[in-house]
Amino acid sequence: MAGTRRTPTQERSRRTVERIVDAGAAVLAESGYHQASTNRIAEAAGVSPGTLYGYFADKDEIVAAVIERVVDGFAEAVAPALRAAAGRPVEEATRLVLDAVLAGVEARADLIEAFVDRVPAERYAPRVDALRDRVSDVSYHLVAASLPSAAPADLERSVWLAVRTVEHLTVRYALGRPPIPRDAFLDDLATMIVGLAPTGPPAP
Amino acid sequence: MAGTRRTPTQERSRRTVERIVDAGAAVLAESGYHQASTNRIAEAAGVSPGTLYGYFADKDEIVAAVIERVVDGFAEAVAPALRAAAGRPVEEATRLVLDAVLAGVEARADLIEAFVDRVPAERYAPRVDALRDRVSDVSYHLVAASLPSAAPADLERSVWLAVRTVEHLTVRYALGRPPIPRDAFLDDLATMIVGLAPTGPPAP
Amino acid sequence: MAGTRRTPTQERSRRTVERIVDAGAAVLAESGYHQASTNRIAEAAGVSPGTLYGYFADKDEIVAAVIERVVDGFAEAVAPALRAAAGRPVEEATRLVLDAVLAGVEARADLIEAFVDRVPAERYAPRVDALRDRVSDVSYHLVAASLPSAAPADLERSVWLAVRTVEHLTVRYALGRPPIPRDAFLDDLATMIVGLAPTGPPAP
Amino acid sequence: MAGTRRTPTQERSRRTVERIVDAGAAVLAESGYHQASTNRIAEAAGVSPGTLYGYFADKDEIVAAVIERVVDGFAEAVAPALRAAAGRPVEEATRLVLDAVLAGVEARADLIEAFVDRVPAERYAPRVDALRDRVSDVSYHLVAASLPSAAPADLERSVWLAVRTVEHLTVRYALGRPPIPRDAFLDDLATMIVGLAPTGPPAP
DNA sequence: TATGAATGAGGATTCATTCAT
DNA sequence: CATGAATGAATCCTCATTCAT
Repeated sequence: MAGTRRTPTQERSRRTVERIVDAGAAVLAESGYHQASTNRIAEAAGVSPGTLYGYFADKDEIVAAVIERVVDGFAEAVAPALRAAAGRPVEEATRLVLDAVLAGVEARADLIEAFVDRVPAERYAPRVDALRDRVSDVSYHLVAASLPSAAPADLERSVWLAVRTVEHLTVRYALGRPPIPRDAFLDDLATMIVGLAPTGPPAP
Repeated sequence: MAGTRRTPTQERSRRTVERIVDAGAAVLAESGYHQASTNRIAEAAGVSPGTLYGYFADKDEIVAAVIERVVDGFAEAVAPALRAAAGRPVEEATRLVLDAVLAGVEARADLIEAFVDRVPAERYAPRVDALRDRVSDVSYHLVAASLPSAAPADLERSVWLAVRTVEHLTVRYALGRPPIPRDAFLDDLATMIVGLAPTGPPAP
Repeated sequence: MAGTRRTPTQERSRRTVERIVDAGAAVLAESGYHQASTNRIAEAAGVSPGTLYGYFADKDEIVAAVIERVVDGFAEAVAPALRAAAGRPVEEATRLVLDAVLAGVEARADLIEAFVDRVPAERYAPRVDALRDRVSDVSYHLVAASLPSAAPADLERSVWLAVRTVEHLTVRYALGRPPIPRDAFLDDLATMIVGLAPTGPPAP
Repeated sequence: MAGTRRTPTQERSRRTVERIVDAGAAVLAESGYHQASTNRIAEAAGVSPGTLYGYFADKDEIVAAVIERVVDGFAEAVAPALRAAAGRPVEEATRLVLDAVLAGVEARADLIEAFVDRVPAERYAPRVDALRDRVSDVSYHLVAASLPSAAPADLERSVWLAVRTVEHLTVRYALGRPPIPRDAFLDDLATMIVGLAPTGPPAP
């Protein structure tokens, strides 16, 4: 990505980059941003410090690669549920997606915990913001489609609240392991989200 | 006691500590955890590095003092609303408290932003956890009083979700300044929270 | 000089700065700019690397302090001769000053050699340029006083040539130690310089 | 020989070396000795670092090749004037040569500036010393021929002063671009040089 | 021969902390 | 108690050079 850095063309270098990002993730997870020195990452990757700088311009670029991988993996994991939800009734669709979201978070709990608790947000916020924006856009269109008469401002507000709520609660549920059954958690979360729809619940 | 001139030494010490914590807050807010060196804090406080170590064992103790102050200030700011809410109908009480919570966050937005975005959570989580626990306890008892028939597990779950949701959304609303009117935000948030209350009889 | 650096106020720190500049000069003289690492300078000064950065913002500031000292010492050494030359006949005055200049260079031959041969000029040129400008100004006024009818452009040209010639030849004579008697060298140099004085009326 | 197609390998090598030296000159000129890393030179030459080390033992050998080229080019450029000057009257010959010298310097101003200002002299002094020695030898014989009665020591002294003066002033004139007309500069320089001749100017 | 990935010692610099005054 | 000079381990990063392919 950066200027004069090597772009992995050979098979060997691709594996090296892989090892560095793996090592970056591991060291970040166990030591936090500050203790994760480039030398330690290099050592964990089994390469020399110089090699590391052949592929990444600086420490933050390694961190960026790790978060990139987490975010991309999460997005991929949730995509099928988003497609499956299309056309389903709101409650069912919501539940389906929330399930996938929570599963996607749980699958990356270690790294997410490392970032959330041990890396200053400014280091990775841009990447997470980008994902959140994408998710918000999709959500907006989904909701707008099923509530054509709602005012845009109301829709935006609902989406803002829903996206933030889901993001935070799934992460905290996955990391905090509170004594709450998974299903009950998802049910309640779905209820909260559905209840946010601008016009309120349909009359009985 | 007022008017008498005494304990000059202790009084002076108190002011010195005050200045150091002020400086710590300022430097933390503008530079983040890592760039906030003890030397810079000392300089901003107008004391020598040595003096700083006369009052605090290490850098993290200064950070702890700052977060302590934020948390205590917040708790004090919210307390009156909590007392005023007692005995009111649920919706009104909720709205009252949420208003105070958001105001409490907004009043400390600068420092909260500094911590949330620029300080690794591990540095301040214990103190925030303690406050959250207190708030959760109070909330549990409030809800339990108005829903005597609800199962404890359902209550705990609702409280967990409600507290986390309020915490996160008020902070993000205050920091992110989204284009959402304050009242609409609080209305929606109140609806979410109230909607969480367990309704049916305890599951068999 | 630089921002947050310590300004030596106590006697102790003044001595420390002195030791660092001494060490900088010594290491520079024996190893050149590139091999003169800050750690080596610190070691030679008998202080820790950190101490060095308490007084100098970076390596170049140390180099600047060394050249500053060389230049200031030289200027001081030549000043008396400049004053003594005032009012003397041109030949005598020239010879007097040239003698002092060569002596000033010889007294600092080691350091001058280090800079000229082992430090890239960009590191110290500004300081030397400033001195040369001062010398050129003084020279211009001296010559203008004794040749009131000369055209300014001619005077400037002569001064430019003379100053550059004296600078270079005295340095190379002092450093190269060619088999030329000191007096003969100075006589010839004086002849060259005096011969440069514009003679005829200003060009039409 | 021209027109035949052969020695393909050696021809390719020659071009590769050429490209490396070109690149070395360019990188040296724009970055100075220290910043001119072998990797950057290799990249600028369009070859791999490994290839570079197939032709040059180390970085300094590349620098040497660049200065060699500068010096050789200069010597070639001045040679015709030296031949043309033979047999001419001293003043005319001097002026002729000085003109060629200045032109030779001006034609290489960029690289000369790079070396003079950004490369420690120890890296290239030997090669320049060799040229200066050659020029001094030639000068000695020229002067000795026209002043057969002069003492060798006097001749040597004059040549030492003249060569150094011409070298320095032409370089500084070419690099510094002072507001001095080229002709006036050369006239004055010629006067200085001619005036150095051991017996003084011929009686009128 | 050419490649380019890899090396690793070494450099400049920072900063939490100590301690003589 | 306060000072501020001093510390030195640790950090990020560079670059001349090597070597398997």
